[in-house]
This record gives sequence, structure tokens and C-alpha cells, in this order.
Amino acid sequence: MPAELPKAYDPKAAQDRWLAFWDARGYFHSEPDPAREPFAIVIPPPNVTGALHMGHALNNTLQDVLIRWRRMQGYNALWMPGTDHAGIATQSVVEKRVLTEEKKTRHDLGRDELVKRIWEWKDKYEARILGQLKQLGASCDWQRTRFTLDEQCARAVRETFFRMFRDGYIYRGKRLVNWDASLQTSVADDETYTEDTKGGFWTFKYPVNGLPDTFIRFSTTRPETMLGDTAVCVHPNDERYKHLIGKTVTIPLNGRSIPIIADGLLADPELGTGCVKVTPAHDPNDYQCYQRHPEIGIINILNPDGTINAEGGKFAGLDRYKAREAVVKEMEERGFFEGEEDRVVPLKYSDRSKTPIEPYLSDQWFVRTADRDDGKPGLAQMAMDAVTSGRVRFAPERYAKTYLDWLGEKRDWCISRQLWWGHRIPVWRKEYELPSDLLPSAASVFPKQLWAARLGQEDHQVGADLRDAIYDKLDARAAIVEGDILAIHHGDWNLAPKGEVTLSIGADYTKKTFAVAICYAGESPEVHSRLADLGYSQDTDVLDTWFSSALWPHSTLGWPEQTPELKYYYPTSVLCTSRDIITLWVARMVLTGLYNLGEVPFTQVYVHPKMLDGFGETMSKSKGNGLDPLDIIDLYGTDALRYGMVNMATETQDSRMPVVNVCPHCGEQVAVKQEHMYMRTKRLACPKCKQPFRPGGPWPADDPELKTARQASDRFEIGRNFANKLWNATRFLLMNLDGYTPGPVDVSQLPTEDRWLLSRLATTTGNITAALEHFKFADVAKLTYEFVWSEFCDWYIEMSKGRLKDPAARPAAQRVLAGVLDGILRLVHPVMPFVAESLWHALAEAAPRRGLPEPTEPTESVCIAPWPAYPAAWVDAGVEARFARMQELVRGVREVRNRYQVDDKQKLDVTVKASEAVAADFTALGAFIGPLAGIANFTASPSATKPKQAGGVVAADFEAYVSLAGLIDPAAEAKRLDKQLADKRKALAGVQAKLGNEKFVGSAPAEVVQQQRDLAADLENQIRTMEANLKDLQEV
RNA sequence: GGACGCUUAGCUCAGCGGUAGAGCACUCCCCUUACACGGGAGGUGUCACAGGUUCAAAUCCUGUAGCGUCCA
Repeated sequence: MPAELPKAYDPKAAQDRWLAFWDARGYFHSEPDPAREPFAIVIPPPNVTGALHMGHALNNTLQDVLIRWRRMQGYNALWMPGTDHAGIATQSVVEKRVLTEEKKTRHDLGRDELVKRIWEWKDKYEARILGQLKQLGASCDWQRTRFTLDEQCARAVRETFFRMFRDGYIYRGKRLVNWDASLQTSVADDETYTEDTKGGFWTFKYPVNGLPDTFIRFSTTRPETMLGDTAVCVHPNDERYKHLIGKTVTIPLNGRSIPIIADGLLADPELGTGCVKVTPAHDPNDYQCYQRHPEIGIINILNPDGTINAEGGKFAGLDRYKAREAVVKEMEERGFFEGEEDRVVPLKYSDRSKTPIEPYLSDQWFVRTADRDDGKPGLAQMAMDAVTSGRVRFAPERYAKTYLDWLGEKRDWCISRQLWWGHRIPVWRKEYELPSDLLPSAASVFPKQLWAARLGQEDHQVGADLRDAIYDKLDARAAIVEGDILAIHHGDWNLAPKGEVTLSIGADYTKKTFAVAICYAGESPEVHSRLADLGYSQDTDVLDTWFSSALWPHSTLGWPEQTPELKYYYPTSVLCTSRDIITLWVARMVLTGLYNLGEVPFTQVYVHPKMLDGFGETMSKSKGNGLDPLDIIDLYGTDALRYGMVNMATETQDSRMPVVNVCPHCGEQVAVKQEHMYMRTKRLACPKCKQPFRPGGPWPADDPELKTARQASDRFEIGRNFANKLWNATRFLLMNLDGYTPGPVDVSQLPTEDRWLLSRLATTTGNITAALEHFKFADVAKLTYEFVWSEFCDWYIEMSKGRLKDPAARPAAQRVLAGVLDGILRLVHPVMPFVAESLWHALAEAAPRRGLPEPTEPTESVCIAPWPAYPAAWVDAGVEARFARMQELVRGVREVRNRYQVDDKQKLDVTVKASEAVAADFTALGAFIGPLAGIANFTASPSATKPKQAGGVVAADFEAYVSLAGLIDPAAEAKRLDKQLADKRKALAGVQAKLGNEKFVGSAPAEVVQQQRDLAADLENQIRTMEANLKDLQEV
């Protein structure tokens, strides 16, 4: 006899035990095996600096459910884990630490030292987040863990950059960025915030050239940008200015003449004077206007530190705010100032330095995604075709639209970041002067500012053509310089392995220079030093983190090497993610997968909902409304967390999660109010024990004075309760397995209750499998819960209690119980692996051979047990209908008992009046009906009559009378019957109205009409019976 | 400003053409030898609003309002 299970499930003990067990057995490791079908998922790599949050818990639980399920189905399942280096987030965390701890900036440390510090940080926090994923039960192949900045990924990044550079997909260009003048770096949009700020609103006028006393008036919040104006703009239909379009004005500050242009998108005739100044280099809208009107030119007036540069003439060197005052003063002195008012303006700030952002024109690297005219495919179009052709499918389907709409804009992808932490751009550049007399001919050589040729491999001719063009067109000095470069091609560049060097030449006619850029995909230090000797220096920028994440599905499998893993697992099966990164990440993975391998990275994208707080807002660190999954694991257990996540993963809605604080002193749950968020509330008093505590939240550190509450949410109680229910159902079975013998089960020989249960098991198993196939996770949770709790526990186990006492019926009951529980544990395992594994082992000890229809030897772990599938023939609608009728009777009798508050211990006599067949069925089930409903004497026959003083149960095909001599209150019963009668009559009237409607009878499907007729007959019958019962009562 | 989604019981959510459902909370009765993280019973809804299609609309269409998210 195996040891009895404890009374309640202990999640912590199970987690510790099975994590170690699984790890030791290596179930989650996968090796390529052409004999088996692969099923692969790559993890969306979590950020190394972060801690696990609810979004991770959801995302990874769902992936684990899929992986565990497919593994059980016999697929060779690989879940590839890893983490992301998260460029700016990580660098900025480390920079902040260095600043607070050592009072040093990154410039004080230097690039190498800072990067070294970040690696140290990464090593520490990578371990933490991977550990948390393990806590979640994630069945990743941990041996294969990758990092987006590790050597394997770096190689893939350099190779991809090289190929795109070679093929002309990568170019260098200008872009307005959010410039943080204090940190002297650009920051991404999501690292800025907008705040209403007190500022000024100045109005000035520019004189129109050639028309004395004619001026154009405009207003601005940033007067210093006048130094960089290259046009003034009006609306093309604005009658006030129509006659001025095409003329020029003079900027009084520097005497520059700029055109008056018409642009309907920039100028709004209803706003202010209807005329705006255009400063393309320092305003996003103006920059767009410039792109529509490139002839106006673009002038950058700022230095990286926020001071005015040489373009500002006499204002050069002034800080931008000092320059603003000086500019206003001069305009006023010259008489072009028209007025100023105070105004509150929305101003963008850098989240990192809290200083105002300057829109700043800078050189950036881009991936061109648009269609090309040279016959090479456009990257965006390629990625779109993969989805429209169905090679990549979205679930839910509507997200394909998000993907296609975004890619359809075919915007170029800015891939450079002014950071030190990341993949450094593998390009070395040198700039040369372009002799002015050669400008016209140079323009014919470099018609599009971009020339690319691969050297050292198959494209010798292109390189030679280029060399010849340069020798022919440029003067001797330049040619010699070029000779150096072209020596790469001439063969004395032995250091560069074949296929690792490519070069481009770009000319900037305005600056009269040209630059040679060499891309080197290798990492030989000798090549690096040779480049340095020649005066070439590597680009200081790093690549956008998404550039390396985009390669994740193939870089983790070893690309560009043709590894066995790449051949076997690629394309992967499913990509699980949240909808906000469909554009940032999913689209780019498809794009690079197609470009690098000519094959999509995955065939299915599953987009899951987002977790919201109790007020319907996205959970985020900055709001402080997040919930720590580790708190949930601690309070409810990992199985409960996972069940909750799966249960919430519905197809349409995001899921709200009201959060409470758990008082650290007494455990009382204290609701979180919206005003507690953003870490505004630092102290709360427990309403129960009156002691103070700090609400839970993303606090940077512990408070030694005040205990911090942990957080909870009742949405995880259902999972905790469910795990415990399962535990106790197994516990019950183990207490009743004495004398168990394995044996085959012949369904046709089984009694009704067994056939009912097996019918339900077969149906449920099929439904769960189908739900998993369609990513309907919430359905998986609900179907499992319903079957286990309501059918297996509430009915079957209750009914088995009598049978287990009957020596004749006991063996079959034991086999069915053990066999069904075996199936349940398999079904539950993907969602709640810890409790499933615990019970699998417990059951294996008590019933080493079990299963349906034939007993089998259980696997040593439920992780590797085959996924169940039962014969379709087990599904028996007739048995289910008969069982439902019995349930109706039992519930009816219980209801009567409760209504009259009859003590549970008092057994009642029940008589059922029904047709011969129904009565016989009830009689056969009488042994169960008695205990379930607390009945002493039970009879069923067509001729049964209602005793005096009886409670009635009226159903469609039977009536039951519960003898209540001395217990009944006729008046109360009559009142109740009156109400029920009214309901039934109302329902009948509705049905009769339908049936009386010719159009309904004529147009509705025959079966629907028949159904309504049956319903009417039932209702009439029930009403007759109730009327009789009512009359009966009144006679008493 | 565009796109997508949501609005159903006090709360969190299913249902998506044929008499309104679950869990929690609530009320009543039970510590019945699997489980009080439990058992039994019960009440609870102009299915956001306004039109339309249909024999029939929570469910389909149009519009309105509020909320959320993404992209500008």
C-alpha cells in the first residue's frame, strides 16, 4: 500500500522536486532526428536587465503548454531559450549605476570599460531571468541557451549586415532623431515623454524680396531655429498668399534668401497667420516638408552638445536657450518682432536625462525595404508575400492585417544607435576630398550616392569596373588613394578571407567629399589593424537591438553555418508573441529569414492577449501597476499561476487583473486603488490589524523601516483550488485501490455510469486537443476544469463510493477510476505540470499498470507520456441523455430537500412517475440515486401516484414526488408553484407565438420547427402537472 | 488622424443567428471517513445606446457614445 498523500497539495515541494527531476532526466533536450517530425519554438528572448513580469509569465506559459503537448504527441520538440541584450535599456541601467556609485559618466569610463561593466551586469541578470523562467516550469532546451550578443549571434549579425550591404539594401543617410543634448545621444521614441511646459510664443516677420513693405508673418515657440530656416510655407489655396508663392524672403539675422513655398500638409490657413517657417533639420513636420520639397535644402544649426554651430554665424557657440534670447533681441532691434505671449506647450523630454529633446539631423544607417528597380526583390514585399500566400499564418487571423498594413508602408528601417552596448556596425570609413573640377564627371559615376560591389569573391568584374571608373574620372591624388583601397581587390589583401569584405563609395556633392566604406564581416585583428593603418576607422554606432532579434530563429540554430539543427528545425513551428511587437519583431524576422535563407522563420504566429491591471490599463513598471509572478507563485503555486494564465488567454479580449496588497503583518488582502499607483502611495494602514506597510510595487529597494506588501489577485484562486481538487481526487482513489488488479475494460459490458464517464472523457479529450490545435487556450482550461471537477469528481467519484464497497463491482470501478485519472493527468500536464507529475508518480506506485481500454506500463514521467486519444465509439449521446435525466432527478430531489430545510441525515421516500422505459432506467440507477439524493425508498413506474403532502419535481419526461409528511408548508409551496407556473406559461406563450407564425413554420429549418413543437408539448405537460399539484395542495 | 479590439450578473470573463452561461463574491444548509483551496441548494441580467436585416438578433449590418491598444 503506497503512502497516503498529504491532505492538501503543496506546490512548493512539488516545484523543487520536479524541477530537479526533469533537469536530471534531460527530457527537454532535443537533437535533430530525421526519423521524427520536429516541433520547434524559439522563445521571444526576454531582456537581460528585466525581471520576469506578468507578460512573460503569460507568453512563456502558453509556449510551454504547446511544447509539452506536442512533446507528448510524439514530436521531437525543441524550445529554444535565450535572452536579449536590449541595447539602450541595459546600457542606461548600468550607466545610472556607475553614476550613482562612482559619480562617473560613460565618457569618464571609456567605451571598453563601460562595455566590460555591462557584460558583468548581464552575466548576473541573465542567470536571474533564466532562473525565473525555470521556476515557471518552462521546458526549454537549456543546453542551447543563446544570447543576442553572443559570438554565434554576432556572427549572424555581421554576415547579414555584410550581405545586405553588398546587395545594396543597407545605406547611410540622414534622419531626424530625438537628441538628448545632455547625454549626447539619440533616444528612441518610447524613451521620451511629453510634458506641458511653460514657454513663449513669438511672432516675427520676414521681408519679401522685390516687394517693398511686404512681409510674411509667422509665429514660433523656438525662435533660435530661424537660423536654420530654409523656406517659409503657405497653403496653396490661401488667397492671402497665393501671389507670393515662388518669391523669396530674407532672414534678417543672416541675410539668407529663402523661398516661399506652398505645402498643403504643413501650412494650415486656419491657424495663426496661416504661414509657417520651415526648419527641416530641427522639426519633424518641417523635415517631412523638406522631403516633399528637397530643393529648399536643409541646414543643421546645432552641435551635439546643444550649442549653436558655425551655421549660426555670430550666434555660434551660444547655448540654444541663450541663442533664443539673442535672436529675439536682434529681431526686435531690427524691427521684425511682432509680439510675444506666454503659452503652455507640450514639450518632449528625454526619459534618461529629464532634459528637453532636440530634433536633430544626423547620419544613420538604414535598411531599404522598398521595391527596387534593379530586379532584386524588395524586402518588405517579400515579407508581405509570405503572409498573403499563407506560408506564414496568424492566429487570430486579424493580426495579419496589422502586419501587412505596417509592411505596406515600406518604410526604411533605421538600424543604427548611438550606443556602446550592442553589435558594432562592421563598417570602416574614410573620407576624401573631391576636386571641384571633377564634380560633373563624378556625378555620372555615382548617380545615386550609393555604389556597392563585392570584392574577393565572384564579382571581380564589378570591382574592376569601379576601379576603372575611379582611375578614369578622378585626379591622380585621389586615384592613388583609391589604389590603396582597390588593392584589396588586386590580391595583396590576403588577410581578408574570401567573401568577408565589401565596399561602397558615396559622394557628398555639397560637402565636396566622397567617402569609402568597407564592410568586413570577419573578425580578424590583422584586418582591423590593416584598415587602421590605411586611415580607416570603424563606425562608432551599434545596431538596433531588433536587428539581432530579427535573426533569432536562424541565428540560434547556427546560421550562417549549415548546421544539422538549422536543416532540421528551420522553419520553426510557432512563434508566440504579444500584438505590440508584430511590427517591431515578427515582420523583421520574416524579412531576414526570407533574405538570408529564402524561407520563412515560422509557419504560424500566435498572438496572445495583453495583461491589464484592474483598471483596464497596461501593466508597466513606470505605472507601478504590475504584479510580480514570483509573488503569485509564492502565494498560489506555479500550477495556479499557469492555469490562471491559460484560462485568461481568450481569443479577443485583453484580460484585466485586479490586484490586492497582502498585509505583511496579518495577511489581510487590501484592495489596490488607482491612486496607489506610480509609486505615489508610500504607506498604507491595514484595515484589519491597523499596522502600516508599503504597498507592493516596483520599488528600487527594500525599505528597512516599513515592510512591503506582496501582491495577490483572486484570479489565481481558481487554479490553486483546481490543483488541490485534482490532488484530492487522486488521494481518494489511492485510498480505495486496495486489491486493485489491472485488466482490460470492455466498454460494451460496462454499466451506464462508466459508459457515461468514458463518453465524456472521449469527448473532452477530443475537444481539448482541437482547442490546442487552434490556440484556444482558455477553452483548454475550461474544458479540463469542467470535466475533472463537475463530471469526474462531483458525479462519478460520488457514485463510485457505493460500488467500491461492493466486491463484485469494485474491480471494474477501480480500473475505470485509475484509467480515467491516468488520462486526466496527461490532459492536465501541459497546463499544470507540477501537480500532474506529483500525481503521476503517486498513481504509478499504487497502480503500476492502468489505462483505457488496455492497461499499460506508465512512463517514468508524465512529461513523456503519450497524449491521450480515445475511440470515437465511446461517445454515446444516448447514455449521456439518460445520465442527464438522472442528474435532473437528483438535483430536483435535493432542491426539494433544501427548500424545506430537511436535515441531510433524514432520508426521504421518492416516487417517480414516468414511461415504462424511463422508469426502468431509473430503477436500474436506483442504487446511485439513493445515496446521491439522500433517499430511503425509491420507486419508479408509469402508474405511480402522488402521495399527500409531497414536494414535486416536474421535468420533461418524468415527475417525482418527494414524501414530506409533516414537513410541508402548503401555503409556501403553493406560492412557489404559482411562480413556476407563471414562468412556464410565459415560455409556452413565446413558443406558441412562434409556431402560430406562418413565416416561422414556413421558413425556419424543419428541425428547428420540430424542436419548438416538442418544447411546446413538454411545457404543456409540465403546466398540466403543476396545475394538478397546485390543486392537490389546496385540498390538503 | 488611421487601424484593430472591447462594452453580457456586484467583479473577472465565456457565448457570436434559434427559450441568457462559468468562476469569484452574495444568501441558506452542511466540519457526510478525497478535498472548507470543500459539499449541497438559491437569487442575480431592457446582453452600452439608436436604427436596420431576418420568421427569429447578445449573436449579422450601419451609426453613436465610452474604454483599451498599436500606428501616425
